[in-house]
Amino acid sequence: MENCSGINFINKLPEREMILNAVEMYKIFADETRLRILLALLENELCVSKIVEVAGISQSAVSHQLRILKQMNIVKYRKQGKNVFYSLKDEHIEKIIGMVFEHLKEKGE
Amino acid sequence: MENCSGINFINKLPEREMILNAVEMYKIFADETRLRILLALLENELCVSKIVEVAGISQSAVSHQLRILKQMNIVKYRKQGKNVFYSLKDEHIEKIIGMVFEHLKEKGE
DNA sequence: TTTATATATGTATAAATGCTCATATGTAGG
DNA sequence: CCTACATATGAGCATTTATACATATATAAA
Repeated sequence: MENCSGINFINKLPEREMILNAVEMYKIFADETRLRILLALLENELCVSKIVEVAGISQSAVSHQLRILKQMNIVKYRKQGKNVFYSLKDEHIEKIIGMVFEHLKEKGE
Repeated sequence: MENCSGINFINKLPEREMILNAVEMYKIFADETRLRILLALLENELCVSKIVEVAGISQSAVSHQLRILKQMNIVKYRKQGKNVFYSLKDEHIEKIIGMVFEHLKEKGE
């Protein structure tokens, strides 16, 4: 390549590890089921069976996704009798979610 | 399920279509190559060969990803001689990207 | 202790996704 | 017109991922 621009500097990107962390973060939201779960948890703590209703998929699938969200440190849980209640672990999550929805609204879709 | 919480209302989620749009949006950023491309485009318009340098993958792979970004209305391009220059189509993108990086910084990682 | 309910987990499967390789298209220069 | 360079595209392949099904675990109640 003969250098397509007169300018010959390339912006330093963030460190690779940081980029990979960000990618992991976006991946969390990049799935309908997980996003539905997180949106539902935005306001209330919910037990698994409620989440199943909201997500509209099998209990098994929900549990699998909840595990992922636990591993990613996105949700926390507390047990109470036979139930397990999940809630968001971090208020930043709300902001990140909100951001994209704002964007979509402003685009008028 | 016998109703795990006393509260019996479930938050209305956004409409399904809106959720799906958001998922599509997050998917765009949920890939290292695409995110690197977008980060590189944050400040400069760049031609494909420059993007190849930054992204660190084959020209073919970059072109494929650029096509996706075009289809998703994230980037625009202009041709100039043999080169094609790509740039971000929308300043909201920057905000959405910035958001996650802020989050990661604040978590002290 | 037996049974029912809530949740978790292992496994297999199907679909989506991103890459490479080969090749096509387009443009400029000789 | 022919060649070289920049970019785009099609096909095939390998990996990832989300789900369902079956089953395990845990807790409560009978």
